[in-house]
Amino acid sequence: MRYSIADDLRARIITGRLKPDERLPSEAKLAAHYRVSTPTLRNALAVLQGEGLIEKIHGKGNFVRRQLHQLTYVGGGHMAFDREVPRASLRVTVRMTNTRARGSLASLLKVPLHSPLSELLCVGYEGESPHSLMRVYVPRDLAPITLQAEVPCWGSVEAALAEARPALADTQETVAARLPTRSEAAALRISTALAILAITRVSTGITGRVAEAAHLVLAGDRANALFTTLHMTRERPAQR
Amino acid sequence: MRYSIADDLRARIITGRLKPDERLPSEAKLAAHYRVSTPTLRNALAVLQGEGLIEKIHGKGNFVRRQLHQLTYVGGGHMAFDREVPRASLRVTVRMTNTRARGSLASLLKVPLHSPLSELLCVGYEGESPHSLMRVYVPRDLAPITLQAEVPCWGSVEAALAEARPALADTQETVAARLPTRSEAAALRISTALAILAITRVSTGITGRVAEAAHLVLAGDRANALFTTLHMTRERPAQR
DNA sequence: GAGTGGTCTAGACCACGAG
DNA sequence: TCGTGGTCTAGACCACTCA
Repeated sequence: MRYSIADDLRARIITGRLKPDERLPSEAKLAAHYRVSTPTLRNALAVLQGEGLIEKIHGKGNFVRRQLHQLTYVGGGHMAFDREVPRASLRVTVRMTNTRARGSLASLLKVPLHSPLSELLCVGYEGESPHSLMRVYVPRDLAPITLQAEVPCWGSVEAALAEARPALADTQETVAARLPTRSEAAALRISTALAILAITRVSTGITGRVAEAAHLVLAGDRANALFTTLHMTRERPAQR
Repeated sequence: MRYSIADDLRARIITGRLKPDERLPSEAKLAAHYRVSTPTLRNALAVLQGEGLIEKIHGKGNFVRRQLHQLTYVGGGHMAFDREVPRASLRVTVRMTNTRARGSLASLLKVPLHSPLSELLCVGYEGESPHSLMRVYVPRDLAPITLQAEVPCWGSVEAALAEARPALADTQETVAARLPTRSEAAALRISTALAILAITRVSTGITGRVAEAAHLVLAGDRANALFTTLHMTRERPAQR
């Protein structure tokens, strides 16, 4: 039952009979329309919410989610949009704090516990909707970074980081799929039932010292990651 | 309420008071114990199911999921286990069929629609539990592959493919996080609420022709993917 | 205060698994 | 057949939004 109702509503959304940002009828009315109880109808909406098709706003209603542009994270540390997106609608907020290496962070960065770090908390936006979270950690002695509180795009953040730190030799990225924590879901304004792409990135400088570690969180319905591996057929360097 | 019950049960599982493969008390008994209704208790169990901590088996009960070994997919096309896993417990079933390029597959492989392909459907197991699905597509004229129905590990599949096809120049991998389809969840024996890592891999041969495309699906709670990017500081080749 | 979604209750009925 | 989980009902009560 729940799935057939979800199927019907999904078809209405995909064919455009329900338009982006449009409010669905109230749950009580939808339940009456489909002749089911409210919990059953809510289960159907939960399916669509998990697919990222609708957004529930407490006290206001259920809304068709505007289909946003796909975001592609490119291995090595770049953020890109698939299609042409108005540059003006893109922005990134950056907040820098000083902190100290705790637990897993210390081992990622290969620094002693409690050594001083700079933490950059970055949130990427397209228009008003956040699409990505990034927390960057840099040993404080390596890079005296200063960044404005808001920059036009990810390129600015990447450039500022690249200038401040030593040249990089390689970057290792671990990619995982999971459900968001409650705070991640709130920050990205997505449902807790929507999968996210979690990327842990560790970059090593040419000196062999870890220059930077970063945690990225991307909403699964609008982001993917792209990695390119070159196969050296002639002389194979120690790639791992 | 649902979350506090989930927290309590989670603590019991993590601390080992509930052991792997152990059956939980019936939902009715748990509901009575926590003094909540059965739907509320079931919501709590759904939280744990989404975390991959329990497995529900209709007609039998709820079981603590055995914590299985972490699987790491290494960019470029290798499957690896983090820790030492008994080789004997690993196996891969392979089924080959002949098919034709349809829709997106044709554009991935850059072949005309309906051109003949070989399809390999591979399922990786650790013991009795499946951990990964892979569908590999190869233009039929490029690689007359023959594989047994069951091989000991992923290395055998990789080796057989590597022998049959021309040498590779590069591999592009697109990684996405999403919820599994019903059939993927059934094949991996995971909950439909557990995120999966979906990887689309396209390998180009040294001739410039696409040699292989593959779709991989890995359970989010036990798999991640690792990619390494080398930064060429001296002379930067056209890496993309 | 009216209308919306968020959560929970108590219980019915069905489907599956094992003896 | 019995005990299990799977799904749905009808309705209560609370929290949030907005006029």
